Amino acid sequence: MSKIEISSRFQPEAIEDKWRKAWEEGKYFKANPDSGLPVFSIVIPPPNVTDILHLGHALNNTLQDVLVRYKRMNGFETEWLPGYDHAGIATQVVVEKQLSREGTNRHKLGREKFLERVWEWKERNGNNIVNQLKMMGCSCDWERTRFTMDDQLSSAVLEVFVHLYNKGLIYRGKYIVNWCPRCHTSLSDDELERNEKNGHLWHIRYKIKGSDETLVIATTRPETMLGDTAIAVNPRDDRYKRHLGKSAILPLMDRELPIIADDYVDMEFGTGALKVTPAHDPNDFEIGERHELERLNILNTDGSINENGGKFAGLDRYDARKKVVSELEKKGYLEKIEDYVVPVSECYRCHTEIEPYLSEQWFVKMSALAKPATEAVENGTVRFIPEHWSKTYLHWMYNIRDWCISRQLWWGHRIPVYYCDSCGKEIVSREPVEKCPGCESDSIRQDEDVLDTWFSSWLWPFSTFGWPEKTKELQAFYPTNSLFTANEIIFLWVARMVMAGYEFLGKPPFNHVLIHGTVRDSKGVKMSKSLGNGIDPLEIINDYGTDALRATLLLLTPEGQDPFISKKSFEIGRNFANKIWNASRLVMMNLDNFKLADQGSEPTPSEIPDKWILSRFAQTTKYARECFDNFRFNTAAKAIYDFFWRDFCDWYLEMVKPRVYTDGGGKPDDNARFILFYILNGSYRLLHPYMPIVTEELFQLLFKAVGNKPPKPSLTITPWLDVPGSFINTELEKQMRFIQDLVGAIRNIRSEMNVPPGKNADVVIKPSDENAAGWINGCADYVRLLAKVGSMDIDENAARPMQSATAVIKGAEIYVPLAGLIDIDLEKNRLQKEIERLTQLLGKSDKKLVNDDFVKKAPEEVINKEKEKNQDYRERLDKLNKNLEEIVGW
RNA sequence: GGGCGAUUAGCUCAGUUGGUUAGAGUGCUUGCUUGACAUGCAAGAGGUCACUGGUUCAAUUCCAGUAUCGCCCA
Repeated sequence: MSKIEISSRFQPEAIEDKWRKAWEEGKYFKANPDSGLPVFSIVIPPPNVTDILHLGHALNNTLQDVLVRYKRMNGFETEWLPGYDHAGIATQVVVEKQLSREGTNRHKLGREKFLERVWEWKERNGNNIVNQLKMMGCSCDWERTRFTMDDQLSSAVLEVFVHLYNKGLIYRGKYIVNWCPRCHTSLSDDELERNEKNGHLWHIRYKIKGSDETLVIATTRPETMLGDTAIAVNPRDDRYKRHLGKSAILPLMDRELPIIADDYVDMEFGTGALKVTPAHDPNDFEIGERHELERLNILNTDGSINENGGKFAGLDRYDARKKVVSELEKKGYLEKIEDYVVPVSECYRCHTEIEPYLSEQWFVKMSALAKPATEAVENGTVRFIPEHWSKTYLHWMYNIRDWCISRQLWWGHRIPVYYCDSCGKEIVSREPVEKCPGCESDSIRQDEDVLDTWFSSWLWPFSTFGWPEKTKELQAFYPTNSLFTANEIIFLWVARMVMAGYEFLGKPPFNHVLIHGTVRDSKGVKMSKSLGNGIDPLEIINDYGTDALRATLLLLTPEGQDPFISKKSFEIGRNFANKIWNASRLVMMNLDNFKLADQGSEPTPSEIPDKWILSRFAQTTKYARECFDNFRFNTAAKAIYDFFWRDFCDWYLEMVKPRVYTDGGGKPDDNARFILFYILNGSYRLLHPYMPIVTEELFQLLFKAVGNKPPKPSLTITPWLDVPGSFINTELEKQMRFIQDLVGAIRNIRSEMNVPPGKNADVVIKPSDENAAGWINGCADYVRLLAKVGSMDIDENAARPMQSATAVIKGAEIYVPLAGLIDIDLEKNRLQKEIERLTQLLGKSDKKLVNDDFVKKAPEEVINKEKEKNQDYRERLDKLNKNLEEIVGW
């Protein structure tokens, strides 16, 4: 209706905040468990409360948002539950660092005061990551944001612990854990950073008891010999068979060590003899279990040698190594020292080398829990996408080990086990215990440790909806539909959630697990904070816009592969957003006095380009739906991108321009204008899951331009268009492809023959049959327009004008007369090149058709197609050769 | 050592059940301020689909092996 001012560049910063706010205020993302609509629900993989948004989050959450928005726009009651976890170690370390700057530490503060500080920190920073997700345009149900330490989620954790304990699935035992001597806590395997370091292999001589023989053992950690309790060799190793059953004497300590046989020992490594230190190496621990060896702990919790280390007691582990080595050398026990690259594991927070350390820990027995979760994947109840990740999952499940759930931290869910100091009773309780139920004593103390953070996140798909209460949210939204995550946490998180789902609700927590790639930099290196090769999504949002960030990630992330991304990559998305903006601008600038008769109606195409673009549009919409329903977001993104840019902008808009320009005084074609409106209106909806902000803005502007109210206040809740399948016309699409080839051929001649861009070219077209002639005639005006043609002669019997450049395409010959302008050598080259290309194709085709087996065995359809191709190549070659011969006459 | 992937244009990647003139984006070359967009338009150059075998009338596509790279687990 009214003319709209619209800038010639898309400026995301001008509109992004407006829409983020409008969506939140409109509560469009709040799901109603009572609506009765079909439900689509997912839970966010909770980021750490200490996290700041990185590209991995950006990819993960964009993927979720794309599906969630698609579902929301297609009639589902859509719940996407956001939240974050308490990240035990990470958070504790952050606060400890703060304390250390203040010249204090948590021990001085005490547990209670320390936890107050952590909560303070959480109150100040807990919303950071959530706000960043909002920046990205995520359409989460913000009012249901959850935190693993919320009261309700904590009660779920207690419930689960008590349930498993009473079922006999939780036990306490000695175990080798990864111990950080600086943080004074155990670390799970995923909390380690594995590296390699230049070190040595020390060859140490052990005397055999009651003999003059010695046995040489190679080790990378000589100081641990203080805790040796055996020597092991491979039972098949002939070199050592005669020593089996004897004892060796531990140098420096003069302890007797049994010489035992164990399959674990690698005959190739070192000398083939292994010193066994059950208390300080996980493999040795297992050997110790098998042979009932003593576990001799030689370390204090700070990494120094304890009283079991004899005269080395009190030394730091590294000093002890030096001292041990020098003593060995002095006393002649050291055979040799080799250079050797040793694997080291560091604490991911403080980069202190971890120590395998024997301690009392709490465990969950996994085998029973694993059973239904294994079957769920085996029988397809839970499906991985791509499918091959189920192998990784199952491999782990088949070899599952018990889960060490205790952490020597203060921040987290404290283990609900109480000990009575009077009678020694162990009490497990949901409520705090003050009096021993056994002896009535009040000298009760709670276990000092807290639970692994994963012990709360494995409950995430249901604890967030109110479990163990039977809430209506739980009823409506559990099980969730899909889970989106990266492959690194298939064991740590995905598998455990499936187990918890079966154990506590009898149902798997989701049906589909979409595993997406890991974002890498342009060299293929995983992005990480410590390497500093990360890209800050907020910086991208700032420089290129939210839609550019999202669209680029989705266009560049192949399904199931890792995307390689540099900052420059985001130009793809920015340019696309600008293209959408400008195509819209062109249309809206030409909608003066256009009235929308009826919002719900479809256009009735009359002209060929109209029918064509609607056919393309219908195909694209249909294909996009198929892709979305099969998690093929990258494919869908590319299909929509191609439709919008190539079909709509490059071809349709160019063809339709003269019909809608009003400046020349002519009356605009309202049929064309309705089609433009219709395609934009539908395209915004197709694109909205990927680029929510720019499409929302344009959607609103478009309806304003025609003086109407949009069907819904926001595009976020506007359904996709059902483009009628009747628009699909493959025959017409073929016809248009022919016209596009024709235009391309003329443009090619113009360009190669240096016809000035502003000048119209005269063209003679010789269609090869009536059919082709009809098509060309039907589109003559468009060919003229697109290829900048002056006079155009379409004649099945046309003779080639003198001195014309030529092109031969399937269905037509094209002559562009260039008397006096033509460069004969150039033209010869052009023709020869094309002749060469077609000759090659024809050769290949001939070979096939001559082959008896092919003709006998290939399906008829394939043979016919080949024959047709062969015929076409042959005809075109004839024409090209004739044209080449004629040039000689000029 | 075990497992899982990858190898297609200079770069980043598509290529759905074997038959396409092997595509896109980006970079490069050339020409264009054409009344939406130079974040653009048009044209062009550029590939023995890692290598070796096998299955097949037909292999970038299926199978095996080799090489290189990556990830996970030990």
